[in-house]
Amino acid sequence: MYWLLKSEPDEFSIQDLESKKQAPWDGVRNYQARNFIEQMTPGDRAFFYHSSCKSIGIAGEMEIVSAPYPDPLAINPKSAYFDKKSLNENKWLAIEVKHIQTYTQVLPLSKIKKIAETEPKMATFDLIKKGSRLSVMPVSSEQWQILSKLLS
DNA sequence: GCCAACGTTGGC
DNA sequence: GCCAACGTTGGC
Repeated sequence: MYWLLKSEPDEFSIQDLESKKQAPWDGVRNYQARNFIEQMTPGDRAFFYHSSCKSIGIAGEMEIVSAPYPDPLAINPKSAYFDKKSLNENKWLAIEVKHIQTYTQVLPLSKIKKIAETEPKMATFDLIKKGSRLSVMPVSSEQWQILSKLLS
């Protein structure tokens, strides 16, 4: 399957992932996003999306390299992502991701929205739906292909 | 920094 | 179970 994962580059960027090669994708604290993580399997591909920054858009590509596992940050009192309600039963999930590619240029959100105006297969993309704040979302294979073509 | 849209919480 | 209040996300 294909996915899109959002991160604020100030916190964690595609460049950070590139230098680390591999890293956990953790700290997701939204049920809908969690439920998507639950469906991930090793070998899945994902776009790395930069949000809340100067250059908003798809910045690179990565691969899911682990099965979902309980997010250790949720039960770590020192973590900013600590959730004391998870101490009894950790309900949050993380996965391990591997860097595949950093695009030479970020594919801007504005361009993705433009494409959606003429490409009906893009209309269902959660990313461009008004008010969508989902940080983990599926990408259909058609959508993946359309977007990949615009990247290098 | 603003604010619209959404999710969560908690009183009733 | 409703819904107001609050907190958060994220584009602009």
